[in-house]
Amino acid sequence: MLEKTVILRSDRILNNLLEMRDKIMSERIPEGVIGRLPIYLDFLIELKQNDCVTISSKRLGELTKINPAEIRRDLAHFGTFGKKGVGYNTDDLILRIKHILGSDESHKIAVVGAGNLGSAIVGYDGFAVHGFSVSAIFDNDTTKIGKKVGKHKVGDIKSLKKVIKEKKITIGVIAVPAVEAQNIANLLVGAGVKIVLNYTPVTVMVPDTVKVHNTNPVKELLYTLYFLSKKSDDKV
Amino acid sequence: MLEKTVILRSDRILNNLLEMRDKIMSERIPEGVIGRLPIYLDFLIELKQNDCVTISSKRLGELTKINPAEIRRDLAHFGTFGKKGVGYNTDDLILRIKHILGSDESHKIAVVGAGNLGSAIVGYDGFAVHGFSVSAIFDNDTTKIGKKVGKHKVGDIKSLKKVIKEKKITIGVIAVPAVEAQNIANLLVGAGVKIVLNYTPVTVMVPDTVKVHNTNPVKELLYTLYFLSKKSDDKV
DNA sequence: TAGATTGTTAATCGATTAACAATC
DNA sequence: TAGATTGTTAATCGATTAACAATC
Repeated sequence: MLEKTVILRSDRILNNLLEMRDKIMSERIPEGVIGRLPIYLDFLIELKQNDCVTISSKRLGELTKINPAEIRRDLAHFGTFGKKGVGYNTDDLILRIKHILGSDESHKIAVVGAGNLGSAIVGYDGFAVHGFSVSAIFDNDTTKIGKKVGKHKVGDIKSLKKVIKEKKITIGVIAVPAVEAQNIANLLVGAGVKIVLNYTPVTVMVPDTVKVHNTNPVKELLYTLYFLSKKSDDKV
Repeated sequence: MLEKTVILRSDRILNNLLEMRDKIMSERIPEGVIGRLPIYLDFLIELKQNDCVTISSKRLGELTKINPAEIRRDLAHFGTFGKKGVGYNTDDLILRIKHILGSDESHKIAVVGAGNLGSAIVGYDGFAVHGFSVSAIFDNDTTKIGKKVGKHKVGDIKSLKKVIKEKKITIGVIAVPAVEAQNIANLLVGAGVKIVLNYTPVTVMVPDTVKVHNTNPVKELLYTLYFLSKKSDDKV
């Protein structure tokens, strides 16, 4: 009788654990959630700088213009981070979100193209807060190779693979003329980067093992344009 | 009896018309639709360059990786553009989408900041296809004012308002150091631009009458980062 | 006519929000 | 204890997709 109870109880516990694991493993986090985490993070970092120790979903909702219930639900996907009646610890929540996104580790960036765009990216000061750092810059123009851009000397593109492997660089940025974009993408993928950020107006293709982000100011501009014309229509 | 019939009939027609107008006026187009139109447009322009006269939703779906039914539904929000059994006329569809987005008219851009970033934007050749053209560039640095960037001389920022009004420029691009971003945004809004594209890492605020797009490579990078770590988790 | 493909309806799927018990 | 705020359930809302009659 005792034995049976024990078995049943351990069974139940095991079942619970399995169910929980299944839930976490199987649960597809909506993409929207992942898109909002960086938004929360940005405001949380600002709040921390203003010595704000705890933050409620209500207040964060006012700042981000996102529904408080949505914020709580978003966070609850990843665990229970808050205290009922109190809110979230700013510091803790920053660490949690960074961990979820993977930006608690540092990530090295290689920039390809030492022209205006490449130089601008090297000088961009928004990367550091989130653990990204530009660690190398390359060009194929012999008049540029060896010159300094920021604190890095421009390397010969022929050394790209070697340097990326040595420095364990995981992110490659394409800042070359559009016609070269796909070639550079292939080069970066061959060198082993995991993320490609393409700033040229052409779409580049990479294997499934690599994530590519084709930035495109024009698509955003077209999107914005629509709502602008809509706005004047509404007044009719 | 005749009279009554006539009245009833005209009533029905009127009712139909009113209903139709209400439907069009009240129908909120989902934001996702507007986001996809520029994607369709990009591929359509490429197809046109390859002398493709008609395109089916099936084929466009393969190219864009978007469900064909979704494409048809998206387009149907704005009218009936296709021919059953045939597909869409490439040329016609391009014009339709451009008209919906408002990119069938040309739009002038002013770039503020003649540093690396500003110069890169002036040199960006992805704008022209969609009717955008950089029409002025400004800086407050006397060593830069008067020098040429692309085909435009760098203007004194003091002349910004005058030039923007004269040239009827509707889009302002912020490419200055982050600390100046909000000031420049205010300046641009004061000069009457309708869209502000902010390339600094700080978020700028504008009145509701103006659309602002705070570009942020870091948010995109964080987003991509998440799916990268997910990917390796999946293999477990 | 037979085949293809649209525009649209109905069914499904997923994401957002309101509401509230739990609890700090 | 009273007030506040979480985590979560249930209800709502909206978007995607499958299916098909209409028709080129």
